[in-house]
This record gives sequence, C-alpha cells and structure tokens, in this order.
Amino acid sequence: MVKVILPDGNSLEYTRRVTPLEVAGDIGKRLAKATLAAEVDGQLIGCDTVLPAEDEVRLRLITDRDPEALDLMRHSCAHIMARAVMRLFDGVQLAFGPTIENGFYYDFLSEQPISDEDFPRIEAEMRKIIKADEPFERVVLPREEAIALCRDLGQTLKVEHIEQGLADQETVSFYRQGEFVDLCRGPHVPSAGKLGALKLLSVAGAYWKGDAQREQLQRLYGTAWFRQEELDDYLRKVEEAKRRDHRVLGRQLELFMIDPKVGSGLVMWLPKGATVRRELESFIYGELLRRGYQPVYTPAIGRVELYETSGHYPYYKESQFPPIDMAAHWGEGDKYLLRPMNCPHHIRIYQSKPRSYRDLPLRLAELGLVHRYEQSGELSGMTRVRGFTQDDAHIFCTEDQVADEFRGCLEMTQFVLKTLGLENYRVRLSFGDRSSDKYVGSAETWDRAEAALEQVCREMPGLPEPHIELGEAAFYGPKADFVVNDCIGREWQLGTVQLDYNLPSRQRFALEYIGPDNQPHEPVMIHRAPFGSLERFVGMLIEHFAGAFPLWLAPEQVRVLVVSQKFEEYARQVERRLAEAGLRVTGDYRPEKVGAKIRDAQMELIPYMFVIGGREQDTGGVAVRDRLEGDLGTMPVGEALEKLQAEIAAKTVRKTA
RNA sequence: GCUAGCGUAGCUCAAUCGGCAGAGCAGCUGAUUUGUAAUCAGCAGGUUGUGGGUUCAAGUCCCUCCGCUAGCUCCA
Repeated sequence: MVKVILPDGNSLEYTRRVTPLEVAGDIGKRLAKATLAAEVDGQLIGCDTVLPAEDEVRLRLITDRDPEALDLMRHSCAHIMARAVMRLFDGVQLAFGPTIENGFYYDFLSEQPISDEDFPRIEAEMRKIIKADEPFERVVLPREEAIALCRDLGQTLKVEHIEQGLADQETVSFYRQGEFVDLCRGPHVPSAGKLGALKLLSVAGAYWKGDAQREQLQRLYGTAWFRQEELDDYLRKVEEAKRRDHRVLGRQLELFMIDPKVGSGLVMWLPKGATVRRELESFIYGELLRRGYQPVYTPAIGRVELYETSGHYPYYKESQFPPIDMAAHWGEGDKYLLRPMNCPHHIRIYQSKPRSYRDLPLRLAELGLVHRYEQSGELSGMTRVRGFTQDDAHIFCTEDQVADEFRGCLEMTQFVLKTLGLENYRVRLSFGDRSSDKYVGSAETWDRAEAALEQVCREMPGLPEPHIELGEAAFYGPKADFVVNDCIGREWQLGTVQLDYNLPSRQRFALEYIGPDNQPHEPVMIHRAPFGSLERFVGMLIEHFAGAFPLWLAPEQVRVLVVSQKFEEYARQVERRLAEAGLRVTGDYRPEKVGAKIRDAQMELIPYMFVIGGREQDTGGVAVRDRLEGDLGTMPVGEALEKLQAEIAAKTVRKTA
C-alpha cells in the first residue's frame, strides 16, 4: 500500500508501485498531458520513474509552469540537438550537454567542422525528431556494461567520463530516444514532442573538461522556451543588448576608440568620453577627500626589483608586458616593468618615513594607470583591456581598525553605485578555504577577519544580504566584490574591497608601525576600488544608460538651436550665458530645418535642446525640449538654466528608454 | 593563447561562376531661412587589413601575418 501525498494535501492510494505519469493520469487527462517530470523528496525524477517503495510518498507534479521545467526541457533539447547532429555528421563523439541560463549547449568532438550555416538543417532535423515524438527512455546499467556500451558506440569521451568522473558509482543511467542513446543523469521530459520553441544560436570552441591541454570540442549553443512569445522576447532582449553595445555606441557617440596601430586593448578616450570620465573623476575625488583619503600621484612604471619584492614578478610574468631592459639597450641601467598594479608604489610611500599608530589609518588614493598583458582572445572594448585606470586606494591600518575601514569602503562603494542609479547589485564575500595551503597568514587571522567582514556586511543598512563563497578568496586575504546588474539584467563585477596579509608581511615589504607599546607592529592593508576600473565602469555605464547619460555626466548637456539664422545673435547670447554658468553647451546655427537639427541632437542623445525662434527672442526665453519628454514649452532663460543646474547638482538619474 | 567566423569609402552595407569596385548616411560646395526626429542639387571619397602565391584576369581561390567578433582557457 502506497499513499501518494500531493502538495495540495490530497492523496491517492495504490496497491502497486506507480509512476508520476500514472498518478497524473488518475487526477486528470489534461494534467497527465501537461506533466513533464516530478519532484519526490526534493529530487527531480522523470515521469516514467517508479516512485520509491515507501508507505508515504510526497509527490509534486511538474508542468511547464514550474521553474524547474524549463531547465528540464532545455536539457532534453540538448539531447535532441545531439541526436540531430549525429544523424547529419559522421564520426561525432559526444561530450557534455548541459543547460545554461536561457538555453543549452552540447559539446561535440567532430572531424567535420560544424558551422552556423549548418543550423537550418540541424534545426530541421530537430523538428523532425520533435514531430516523431518518441519517448525518452531511462536505462540503468551496471558500470562495466555502461562502459562496454559506450565503447561499442565509439564514444570514448563518455568511456573516460564513466571511468574517471563516475568512478564511485555502481550503476550509470542512460537515456534512449529512438536510435540515440546518451549517458545522462536525467531526468528528461517524457517525449520529444514536449519541447518548446527553440533556436540554435552560435557555435564556439570549448575544451574537453575545460582543460586547454585536452581535445578542442565544438560547442553548439541554443536557446529554448515553452512558448514562442518567450523565445521572441528573449531574442528581442539579445537584440536590445546589441543595440546598447558600448563598442558600437562608443564609436557612434565618439566616446572612445581603440586603434590597432596604437595597440590592441589600449583605450583612447575621445573628447566626449573624456568629459564623462572627468566628471566621474571629480565626483570620486570629492568623495575621497570627504572620507579622509589622501590622493597621491605615482608613475606607471617601476623597477623590476620592486615587483620581485611584491611577488608580482616573476609570478604573474605571462600576464605582464615584459620588462624594459635598459642594460640591453644602453649597456647599463635597470629593468623596468609597466606596473600591473599600484600597491607597491603606495607601499613605498608608506615606508618613506617611520609610521606611528597615530598615523593610522593611512589612506592613499590614486587613479592609477596599470597595464596587464591580457590574452588576445580576452580583449573586448573597454571592459577587458590591456591598460586601465583603477580608482585605487590602499588603506594601511591596525587590525583593530579593519572592521571600521572595511565598513567605510563598503559605504563609499554603496554611495557611488547609488549615485549612478545602479541599485541592483549583490555583494559577494570571497573567503578562504582552511583546508588549502595556498593562503598566507594564520588561520586565526583569517577567522577573525572573515567574521568581521561578514558582520560588517550584515549590519550595513541598505546593503543586500552578502553571499559567501568559500575558497574563492585571493591567496593574500578575503575580499568583498560588488556584482552589479545593469538595467537589462546583465551582471558586471565592478567594485572590490580586499584585505591583504601578504604585502605587509616580512616576506614581502615588511611594513611596520610603532604601536602605543613603543614596539613595531605589522599593519593590515586594504585594497579597494569602487569602480574597479574607469574603463570597465564607463563601458558598463554606456550600456546601462544606452548612451543616454544623466545630465551631470552628459558630454554635451544643452544644444541651442535656431529656427532660422535670423535669431542667431540672440541665440548666441543665450549660449554664452549657459557656457558662463558652467554648462556644456553647443549651438546649431546651420541653415537647416528645425526638425533636422532636433533629429541630430536627439541622435547624439543630448539631454536638452533650447529651441530659439521669434517668440523666444521677443520674450527673452527659450523653448526647452527634453530628450525623453519632448517639448516642455517656452520659459525664461534664467528659469531654464536653474532647472538644469538643479538637475546637475542633484546628479539626477532619470529612467532611460 | 585555442576553435570557428569575419575584415570592401569615416559609418552601415552591395558587387551573380574569378571578368570595368557600387549605394545610403556622414563630409565638402551651392541653393534653401525653415517652429520640435532627415530640404534639394552637385562634388569628393578606395593600393578591397598586410605580405606573398595561383590565374590572361583576384574584393572573390590558396598561404602568411595583423586586427575584429563569439565562445573556451585566463583575470594577481
């Protein structure tokens, strides 16, 4: 006797062992049709898997309205895609085919290259399979038989996986779909006909088991949704992301450029982008001064010896520009490194004189230009570059001060993000793994620091609940990262606060301060950067605002334009008045139609247009046009000016289209 | 770095089987003097990323290098 208890409290009783599908059938035909899988004791199982032999079973039937269902269905899509590929290409070996956010992929080892030109016929084959609606059958085999089966099928990658990856399992499950058999934990939807609207998206390279030394596989990406509207929606969102691409907008709006002749990954800020940056810089300097930081300037290169002491050389040699060897060129002289980070310079400032506990915390800040030689395939617009500017600071403090300083860093980052309207973010605390020996510093120090960091985060008003990732810390100390969601939901890792027990240590720079006991002590160092890097941050901002910056950041804030050149003299007076008030203003006095001038200003995403014609000239006013709201009507110049100044002072962020 | 794809005017793109490199926008010149998202006309703009090869003939086919894109690997 088995009692099957449903989430709504109802139950059914059976004298035999049943499958979820049978249960669903007993409740109603429609439900049976909609049921894709089931959850028993928190575990997902397939529709045709018999329920466990227990007196009472809590069963939840899963239909396409449940969140788990999408994942399940996408995984089945991956199988169907693999089946289609096996039919169309010879000698294909299967690797893995998991689901991912928004879709699925499958990795293939194939002598024949698969390209996106093959997508139509793969999709057609998939449609054929879906139409045939054959069931997914679960087959469980003992290990040895499973290995033999994969060997027979010529699937040596799968053989390897069973032998190594699944070494501890006595039985291994397979799913059969017509002629297609694949090693898989499951579950799957009951049959191919249950798959929703899908589309293959791209083909890319990947490595077997993620190891660059192993076989290179071909990865086919696809997306799948239960309903066509959802697929269309998703594709629209992808298009939207493309429309906001900072590389495209950066060129259109003349914000920045990257010139292969100057070098890959080296960003040049054009006048308009430089204006955005300058505004951000002055904002950040204001905050630094308000919060007791002391800005410094240090050079972008340093002697190799400096980095030998810091441990950055030769440890990170592959990701650095190689040393400049003066001796090799001139017969004498030192070797210099383009600095990959600012800390050593700041440390030497700290060490330039004896420090007392009364000097601490010492907060040295700098917008420091650093260079790292990222792999060519990694470069991307402003977000992954070879030269970038960190809004960096290093805090030297006593252990007792760590919590307060850490709190101050979080507050500042929080404030900066809020000011820019980036309210949707999470905080990731990366802690050490005590069982590993890669970390410097004592376990007690780490315990204390991590407990303090966590407590500070939790006590911080307005800060989202941090989530802790063990073993993700840098070897030199735990850290907190801010992962920001932009307005279309993409994640960006930006600001970071990191504790450092390594550089101050005796093995490195041997930092000291004289304590109240008149004895030397080792300070703790905190690295922090609310933006991360100006390049990445502005790249993200471009996409977040789709190029339409808030007024205080806009490269051009007002465009004065005349209805006819007859009004040029008056308009130039207005323009001069705005410029003298500190606004970034330009005038459009071309003999074009108003519509054309408005269109141009609109395309350049200029926040305000002041239109001037006879009416305005006669009344001493301007017709204000808002980039988003359109015509706001005519008002006196003074009033319009005050309105804009208020918006700038408040750093208002308005919702963008 | 790896795999795949791509590289034509400042930008977006066209050029059939290998057969005279072309358009729109932007730019310049002229006309137009305009009331809230594109006035008209003309002109100019190119060693088809680089270097080599095949061919009577190469934007097109082959090789090299450079760069870009997607993904992988990486990100102190």
